[in-house]
Amino acid sequence: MNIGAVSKAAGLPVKTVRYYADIGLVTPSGRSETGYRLYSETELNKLIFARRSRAFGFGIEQVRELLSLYEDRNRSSADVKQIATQRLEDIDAKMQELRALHDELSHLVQACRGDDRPDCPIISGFAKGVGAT
Amino acid sequence: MNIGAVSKAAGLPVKTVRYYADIGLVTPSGRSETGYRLYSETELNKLIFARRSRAFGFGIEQVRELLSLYEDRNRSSADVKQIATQRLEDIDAKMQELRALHDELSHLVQACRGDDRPDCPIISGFAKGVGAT
DNA sequence: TATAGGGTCTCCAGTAACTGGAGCATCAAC
DNA sequence: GTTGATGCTCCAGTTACTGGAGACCCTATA
Repeated sequence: MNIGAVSKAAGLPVKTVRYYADIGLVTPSGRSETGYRLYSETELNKLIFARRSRAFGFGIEQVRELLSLYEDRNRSSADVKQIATQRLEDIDAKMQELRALHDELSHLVQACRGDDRPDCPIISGFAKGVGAT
Repeated sequence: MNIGAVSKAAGLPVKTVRYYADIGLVTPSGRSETGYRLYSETELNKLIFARRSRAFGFGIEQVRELLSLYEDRNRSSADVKQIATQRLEDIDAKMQELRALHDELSHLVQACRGDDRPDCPIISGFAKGVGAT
């Protein structure tokens, strides 16, 4: 698989895949004789994982840590479990926020009558209390 | 409410709130005599909404559009409904991705025995097929 | 075999959305 | 009436890409 194919399969721009190779986040399994980056299934999976994690606000370094969890055979599994569990909590919090956003927007959609009368309501503010103390 | 309070309540750094004021995304309702930005409940809600939307990958300009939906009394409600519905679909897609990420990670957590034996599995790759064709 | 097109390479500059810091004003508390 | 936290502006730096130039490579068709 060269870069175009893996980029398509992972849902990431070619530029980004190249960038991830540059910073050593997901390095190609090899190079062709002519210098083309070559990717295998494993790297594809890492790229997909990276795309998802990035999409939800995890930074590159966090993604790097997460990916390393799958790799570092010297790390104790208690350690892995701890970090992954922590991130799972982050994800659960994000789920809630996403649901709140969904509700906010569907409230708007429902309140709109869908005709030409501009009677859509002002931002609801029922969202309070999630963002901070 | 001045910037510190609203920033805390919205869950955004002061710097970001100021930045949003600069680019006209969420402008303070006024200024104190001494030049302090002043925010009301409405702006607070917009900031919360903006934080959430940004956190899920909507760009500043999309957030601006979304916020304007609540504001532009001249826009037809059919129009509002259409845009908001579109974004709701984006959000549903994000939900799925988030769930996939959650599953991937909890698969890792479960497979880890939580002791000192490093027997955590390699990245699973059951994730295929969501990211792209 | 020539050539046209699309994909890939490196390198470098630019962008989006913040973020940090300097230098100075203001405010609340003691 | 000074001190510590908070605010202001302005400007430079950062993160994570993104676009473009110029050159190489690969497949297909003429």
